Amino acid sequence: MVENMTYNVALEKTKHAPDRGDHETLDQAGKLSFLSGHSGQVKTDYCKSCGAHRLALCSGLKGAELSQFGQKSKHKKLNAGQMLFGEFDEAKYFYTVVSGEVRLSRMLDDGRRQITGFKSTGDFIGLGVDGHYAADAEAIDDVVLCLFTVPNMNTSLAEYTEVQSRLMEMMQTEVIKLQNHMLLLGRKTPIEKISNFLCERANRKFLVEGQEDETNSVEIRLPMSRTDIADFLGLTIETVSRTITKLRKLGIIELQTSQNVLVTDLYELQLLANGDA
Amino acid sequence: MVENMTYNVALEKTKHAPDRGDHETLDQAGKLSFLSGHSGQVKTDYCKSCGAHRLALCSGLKGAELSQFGQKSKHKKLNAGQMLFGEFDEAKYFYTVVSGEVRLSRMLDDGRRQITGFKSTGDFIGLGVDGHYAADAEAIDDVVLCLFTVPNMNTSLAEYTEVQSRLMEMMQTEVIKLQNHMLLLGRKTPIEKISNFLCERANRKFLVEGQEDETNSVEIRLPMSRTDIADFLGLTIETVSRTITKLRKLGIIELQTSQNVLVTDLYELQLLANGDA
DNA sequence: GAATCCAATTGATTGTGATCAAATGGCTGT
DNA sequence: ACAGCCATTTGATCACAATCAATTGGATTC
Repeated sequence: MVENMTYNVALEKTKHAPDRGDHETLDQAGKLSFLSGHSGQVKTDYCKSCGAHRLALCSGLKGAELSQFGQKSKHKKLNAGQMLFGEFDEAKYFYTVVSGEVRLSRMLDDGRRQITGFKSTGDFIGLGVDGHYAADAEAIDDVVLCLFTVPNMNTSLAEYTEVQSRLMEMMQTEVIKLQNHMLLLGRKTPIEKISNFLCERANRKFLVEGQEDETNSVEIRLPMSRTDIADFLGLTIETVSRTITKLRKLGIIELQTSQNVLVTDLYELQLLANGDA
Repeated sequence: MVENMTYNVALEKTKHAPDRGDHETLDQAGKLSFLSGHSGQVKTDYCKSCGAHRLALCSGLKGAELSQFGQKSKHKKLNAGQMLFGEFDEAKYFYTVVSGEVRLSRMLDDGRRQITGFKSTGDFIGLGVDGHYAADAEAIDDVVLCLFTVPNMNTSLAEYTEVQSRLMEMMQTEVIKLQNHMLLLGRKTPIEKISNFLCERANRKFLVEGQEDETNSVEIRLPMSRTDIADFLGLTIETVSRTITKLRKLGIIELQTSQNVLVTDLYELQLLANGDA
């Protein structure tokens, strides 16, 4: 699916070159003990027990078709902070997040940064133009990825229409999520931005873990730094911190640690997020 | 391609209901004099002379295949200011812009608005979730659209792999354009935003009309209002106006009319756009 | 050509979030 | 337990874009 495109990619970026995780071996699918429990010549159906399957590209496949599709996949582990790829790198692989969280970001030459998304379980990573990625991708915490080479992905897309339409659907959802975030960046106040961010984290948790009805309180984990949150919301760390404090003093959230937020009034938080308050 | 999705669409929006252009007839393809020159039972190959073809969804098709593909399309005309569809409207059609320009926007309940894109010749319109559009779409100037029903689009996508892969490619480009714009909204200064906007308009013009080499000056048309520009860039009209004045006083642009800008130093404008200056 | 209307521009002031700076808190390792 | 380190929070000040307000300009109508 990553095909020939014409789009102006401006300039090569050199900058600091952090740990790119290139030393990480691309373990053959089925050989990772934490996924399959055993190894061998015959590929195990690790896809069947994959925690990301329900949310991922492959969600439309099951049984024999799923394991056949999975044959061409490999896995990769990243430690917190490791870089998966950089903007302008050759787009060789197409990834799906199995566990952990990855941040995608674009930078200006003077260091200003915009995080364009946090990718977690089930999300895909690897869009680009002209055979090159269009953003930096870095692990926020320890991450496990399922990956295909781009050529393999392309043939699989042609072969499995369910995967193709699921990718289409996911890209469509992605576009709308980005438009949503543009509204946030361009027009929302800091308190609306932070509230919106926390609500999204809550919704994501409900999507993954299931939501109890009538819940007005949720526990949210924020594995990323305040700097990451600031660069995602178009704020400074100080404003992020102050705004979180404000929400705390309003009795809407409680901070257990700086990484663990307990939302005590989700309803009110949603009102704030949408600027209705 | 617009299939079943799960995505939280918040609330119904009522608001002001402007002219939705519903009285406009959906002329059968080939019957519009401005496109085909004559009408009749036999469909004319208006696709072959379509100005959008090179840039559009159908760019991969030619000859008999193209005209067969075009059979299921219809055309629609909108006058400046008319609404094509509203957020949350049922997503019945998938559009391609033939001529003119459409703005896509999302609104907050208190009237704050973010324009998520200006769509012109060749661009597609009509993404949504759960069978509903996710943005308002309004004509900026007089617009001609080529449209398919969503079911027809889906069958055509399955039938014509070139169209399918082209749509994929276009959606991919769209995602990256949106990410780019997020960087602008979150991290760029007013002068960078305006410069960036003007550069994009220039690039678009080059893409459509072809670029003479070594050109350092371009004439750009801005059919949208200052309010639209402000809502696209996350600024106020006053700041848009002042910033344009600043660029004028820097000798980088000249205003022929408020809608017609002559860029006299495209190179410098590009530097400003990227924050390199 | 004058009057009307609306968009765009320019001017004056304010307020909010950025910036600069210091303090606190939570880890790590010894 | 303490030092050292870094992330986060809190504090003080500032600057820039938003706001409020007035003027200009261009198009349309009579």
